[in-house]
Amino acid sequence: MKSKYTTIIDIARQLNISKSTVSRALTGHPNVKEPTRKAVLELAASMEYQRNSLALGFSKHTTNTIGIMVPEFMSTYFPSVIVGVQDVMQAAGYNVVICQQNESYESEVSNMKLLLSYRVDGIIVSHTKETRNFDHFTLAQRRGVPLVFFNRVPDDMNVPNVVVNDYEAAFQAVEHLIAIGRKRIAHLAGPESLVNTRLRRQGYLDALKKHNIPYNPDLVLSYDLTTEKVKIYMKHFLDLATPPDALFAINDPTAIAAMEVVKAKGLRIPEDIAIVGFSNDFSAQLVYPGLTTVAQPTADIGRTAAEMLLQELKAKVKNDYSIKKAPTVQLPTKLIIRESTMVKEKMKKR
Amino acid sequence: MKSKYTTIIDIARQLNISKSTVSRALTGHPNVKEPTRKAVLELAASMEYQRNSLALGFSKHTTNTIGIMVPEFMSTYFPSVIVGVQDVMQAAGYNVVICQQNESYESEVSNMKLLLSYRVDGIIVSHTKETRNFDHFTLAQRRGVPLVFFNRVPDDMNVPNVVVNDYEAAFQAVEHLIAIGRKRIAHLAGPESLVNTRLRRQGYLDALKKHNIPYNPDLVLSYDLTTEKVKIYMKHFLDLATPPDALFAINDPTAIAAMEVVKAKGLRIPEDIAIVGFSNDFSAQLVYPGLTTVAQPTADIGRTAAEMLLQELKAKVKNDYSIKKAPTVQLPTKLIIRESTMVKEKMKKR
DNA sequence: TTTTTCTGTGGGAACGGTCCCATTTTTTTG
DNA sequence: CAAAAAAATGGGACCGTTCCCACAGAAAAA
Repeated sequence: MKSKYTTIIDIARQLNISKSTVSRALTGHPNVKEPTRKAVLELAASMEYQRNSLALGFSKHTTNTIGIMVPEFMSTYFPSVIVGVQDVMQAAGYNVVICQQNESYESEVSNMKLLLSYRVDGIIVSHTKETRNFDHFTLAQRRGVPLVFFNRVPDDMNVPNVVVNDYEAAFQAVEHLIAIGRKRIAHLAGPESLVNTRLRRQGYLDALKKHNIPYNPDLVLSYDLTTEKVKIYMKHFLDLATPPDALFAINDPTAIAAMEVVKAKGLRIPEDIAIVGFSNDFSAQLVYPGLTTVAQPTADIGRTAAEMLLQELKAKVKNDYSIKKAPTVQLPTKLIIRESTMVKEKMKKR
Repeated sequence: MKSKYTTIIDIARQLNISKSTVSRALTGHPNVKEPTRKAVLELAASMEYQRNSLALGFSKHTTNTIGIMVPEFMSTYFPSVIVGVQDVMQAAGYNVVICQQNESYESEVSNMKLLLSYRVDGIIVSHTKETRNFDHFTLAQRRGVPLVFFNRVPDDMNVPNVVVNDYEAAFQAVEHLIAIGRKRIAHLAGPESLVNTRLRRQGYLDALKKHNIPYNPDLVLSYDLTTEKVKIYMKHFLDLATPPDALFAINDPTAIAAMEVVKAKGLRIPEDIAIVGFSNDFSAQLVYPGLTTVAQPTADIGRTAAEMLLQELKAKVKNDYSIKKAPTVQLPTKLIIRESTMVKEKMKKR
């Protein structure tokens, strides 16, 4: 079965020249006479020649393609990081293959193997909430495929990464709740496996400590980021003898799901309970009331990760394997205050 | 520079057998003696052998990979279609490569070439709002790469596609507005290039006609799906001598952006103006008031498209090129009524 | 036993490019 | 104008895998 794709050999035969010359003409090698080059390019265009990237990557051991692995893409966070990555990578002449894990560790492992089997030149990763074993990542490193992590970063791997200061951002968010007079601040934390969870919780704890608010373990729950659990835990919080007057949620979907529970119970936001989320998803400004949250520079995160990966790729070509501390870039966050934490006076002004 | 990847030749050398046998053992060919197979598999595992998909695809002319091209993925619509596609394709042993066009025609063309250069076996597509030229799609067909379209379908290509009944859904949505007593129903339509735009507008027109509401051209505007334009057009509508008392928007982001304008002007939804969107994006239930919209079975759309593509791939293998009308599958929609169109009495009941 | 049919294995072409190393042709130089 | 240098081209190895063909040895059928 003859393939329907034109090859350089087809072109060479038609012009009665060698495939080497055709190859040179097509890749822009200087040593080709102008008329020859012109003839090749014209024939290639008319035959709709399309280079075979498989053959190319196979032969050159480099594919000009990078992978990006994200745990999910139903919130706007990861898609917009991806857009940032594509931005930089495409400008640098790389293709970007997107993999989505549905928060499943298994998918993560198989997607990683997939990317490696396609010999991508590098990978940008944010791991799933289930990931506790990082062997598939070290495998990539052993294969000489540079990795750059963002957002969800393994804490025992020396690997370049771009993050925000989760600790500081959480600290500020909680201080904001304290500033509007809240004393019983609950925290819905994420799974222990994520660094973010631990850093944000520490920020929460330290903010309380700074303002002499005793830490109440009953008001902190770690959960698995599923909407059903938010409902259960939130009901639990609200049914306490002395329920919380504020909630700091690990992320916006959590905060929004929590808001539903609060509203269903007939309580008012922020009067009865003020709520703060994290990441400034697109929906944060849509919910009613508007959700106060920590904005992350998503597109910048993607762009920065891409630039770091380009650095790594360049270093690799130069065989620069100096073993030094992998770089960590921290990008700034910004607390966006909306109605979900607006004290009375301010609300009236609107 | 020796590659760091293990090859079947490395394995063959170590075991002192031929690479053919190694290949057979690894692919599960029956004609391999049990001890040989075991030895190969064990050594492969210990050397962390990973098949080179480039070499494989290159040699076999089939990559077991399909592409999916979506115009954007900041709304929840396309991501959730993608999840449906991955679901089916992965179960069938295919890999899925995701491409995102940022609504740019140029990206669409270059992504198409990219996918073809990687020799994907098939492609699932929803084209961008800018796409008016479909040569890059027919190119794929000429190359023998089957296409399946969904949602945004070119109307002059005989190609399998999965859609919803946009006409009918729009008709129902507008009838609903009429049922709650609205007479001056505006319509923010999408770009002319999309079939959806035309079908939904026709549904709108016919619903008006059926209920003897004269068509007022001043109340219908086509636009390019950018938020800024929604603002301009919506302001224009509201500033009319007799402004509309209802809006049927081409999609949810449009409806939501329109709501902002209405609220900013101090008008009430639905009392002053009732609003209906399309697609039931995740945000439709979050906005205040909740947005009435036409729900599309997104995951099913993805699954169905994937199944159709699998059909095509099977047909291709069997060389079944019977030229018949390409199948169109229409999936059901459902009008979801929320507060943005709830008449007074019903609202009080809550 | 002899012939035929399996079974298991090895050898090598093929896939479509790149790239190094001739070799030929053209240009420059002494 | 011959020799040297540069430019343009051709030849063929190579990349990792599959798969067809050949063939040896074993098992089954005659």
